[in-house]
Amino acid sequence: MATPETVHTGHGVPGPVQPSLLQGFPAATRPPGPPLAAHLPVARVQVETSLPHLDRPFDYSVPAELDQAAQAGVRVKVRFNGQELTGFIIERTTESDAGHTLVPLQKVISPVAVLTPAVRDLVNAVAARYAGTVNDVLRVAVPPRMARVEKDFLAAAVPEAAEAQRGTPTAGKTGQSTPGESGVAPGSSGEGGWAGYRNGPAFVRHLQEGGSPRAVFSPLQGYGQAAWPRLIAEAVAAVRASGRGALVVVPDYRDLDQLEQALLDVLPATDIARLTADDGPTPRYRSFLRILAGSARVAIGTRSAAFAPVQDLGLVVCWDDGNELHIEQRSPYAHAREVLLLRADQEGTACLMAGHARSTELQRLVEAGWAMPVEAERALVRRTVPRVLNTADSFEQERDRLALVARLPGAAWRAAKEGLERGPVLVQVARAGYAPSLVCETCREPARCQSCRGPLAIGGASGSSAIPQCRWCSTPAPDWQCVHCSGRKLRKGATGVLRTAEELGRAFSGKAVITSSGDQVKAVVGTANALVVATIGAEPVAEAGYAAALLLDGDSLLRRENLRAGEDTVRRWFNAAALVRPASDGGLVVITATESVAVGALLRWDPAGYARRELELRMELQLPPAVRIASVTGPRTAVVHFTAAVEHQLDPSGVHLRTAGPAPVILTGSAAAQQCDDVRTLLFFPYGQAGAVTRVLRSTKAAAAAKRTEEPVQVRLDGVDVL
DNA sequence: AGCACGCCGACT
DNA sequence: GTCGGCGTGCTC
Repeated sequence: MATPETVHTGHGVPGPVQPSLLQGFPAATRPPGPPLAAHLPVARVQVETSLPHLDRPFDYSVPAELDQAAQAGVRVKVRFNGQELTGFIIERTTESDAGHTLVPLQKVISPVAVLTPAVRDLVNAVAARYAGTVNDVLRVAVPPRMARVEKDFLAAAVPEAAEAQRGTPTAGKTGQSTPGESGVAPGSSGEGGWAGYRNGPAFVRHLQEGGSPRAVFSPLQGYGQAAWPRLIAEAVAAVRASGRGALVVVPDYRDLDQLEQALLDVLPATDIARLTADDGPTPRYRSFLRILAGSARVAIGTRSAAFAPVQDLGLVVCWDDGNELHIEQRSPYAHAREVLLLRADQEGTACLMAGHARSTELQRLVEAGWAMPVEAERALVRRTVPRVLNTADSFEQERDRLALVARLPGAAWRAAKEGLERGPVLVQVARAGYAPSLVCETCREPARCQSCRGPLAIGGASGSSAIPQCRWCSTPAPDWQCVHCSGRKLRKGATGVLRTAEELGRAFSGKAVITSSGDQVKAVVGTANALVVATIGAEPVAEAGYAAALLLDGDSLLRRENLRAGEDTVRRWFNAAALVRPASDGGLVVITATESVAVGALLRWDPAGYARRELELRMELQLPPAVRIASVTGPRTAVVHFTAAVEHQLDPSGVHLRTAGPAPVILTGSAAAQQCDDVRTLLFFPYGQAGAVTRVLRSTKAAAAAKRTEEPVQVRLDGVDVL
């Protein structure tokens, strides 16, 4: 129990201690310090600290003069163990269980209640799901305050200012416009693009009538009037027509721009708010306030927008959930899809998970009966998608993409040549850059650096006569010798997009070549008959669709050492193929990968079938997403102790973990150059036991952080990229 | 993390 | 007899 003196130091008020306490009066009868709020004198505050064992609310007393401003959800400054820290008021209560006199709130940073009850619950659920801290999730969920923006916003909302001062930004329904006002043409526009999709029109109608249906949706097209942004916009308009708000999360800003354009056709601009870190902190906070106040009711953005405080949320949408950009790069690495699923569950909203391909996670939702599949009828597929050809043959066995590019397989060559007469032709390639990696000329194994095992390459700028260098540690390798066959001659391996473009430009002389990759990504290309060479994921949208597409490097994508290699490759193929015109319009996709299940899925345009089969395989192997996993990474002894502690705590509850490891961590990319002795243990557990497991993981992490006897370990849930 | 309290060696 | 080493433990 704290002494009266320590409680007093918390005030930050210099001067003598109140005599009543020195005389030993019970603290409860005469609390020291300023007079307190008469009603709900206790504020539960989530203090912003990065320490896992302090990741819970702490109680503070509410001075009378802060009573009005100190509403639930506002940012405050508090004294915490001698330091002044910021935090959020979680709620106001009448009593505290702290067991001693409370320190008063220091000040209210802003009267705007930026953390709404719904978002607070969501943040708690996400933290629990990922065994992370509430504070880590809060940092992602609530954008940093921009004082200037806030001032302008409160000034602009003069009629509502009084209410904002009381912590309720608006009366709640200000932004709720009738369908007529919002520009939604009910009925007619509602089902336009969705016709031809099984369950599609019903889904949209259900939204319009105020229902909360849940769908896994596989739209066919990535360009034009029937493209996915239109269909999502129609769903959003439908839910707006029911008076509710909507939230759409997309992987990157190019998707966001397309979506925004489509939404502007069905809703007034004032109803839409863009929430993305790319736009900068100021516009981001302005959009956030518009959503918070309810003056905009449709939030669109990248992953962190999943936490947007949309008023009366009726629909959450996630586009292309397989894209790894949906994974937050800060602890606890939450996936936007999972955040939205938790949210749909907690707020009882409708849910639309859409993508040209289907992830195994979404397949699981379909098979569990949680969501309804919305897929194109075969007739619509036939008249919408391009023809797909596979040219897997002896060319691939040469193991050299250069050979493929310089002497394209007959079918691919003809497709490109003929397509270029009718429009742009997309060439999808694997890697960016103009630094061709090197392989041994005799055995074709990649040439590796003798000091760090990194890949050797010839620097792009210095020309072909340059000495090969390691791409990770820059060690020159003038006397390279192959460790596999002792060969001494190098040759160029898989090449970058610029080189491919150059080769193709030569092959199709006279045609323009456009490249899109890395930091030179193009969002759209026109209708000109040009070759468009793009790295995977950087494919521009062609205004009137591509006449043809060549999907190269398929085999190297499929061969990646990753559980998701197949699923991810298929997703990228479908995303590219969806940009191509219908077969009836001459649209043709040529894929140069050896025959496999993945290629078959594209040939038959059957993303659902592929997901079904892939999930079945994961179930047999008991791998995610058939089960859930946690990875524990760090120094060997710390990992071993941590895992043992977790198993020990779970034992009484009858939860049995399947574990794998500890195994050394294999780092990729530039990080691999540095020394790393970390190991990783994987824990596998069924969904039904996930609550117990994450609870124990969290408490074990907190206990370890409090004790500080061991080096810290990183705990990560469902980080499927580690497999 | 900080910053307290707490129990054993070199100093006035 | 006091100052201070940093070993546990708590933070409303």
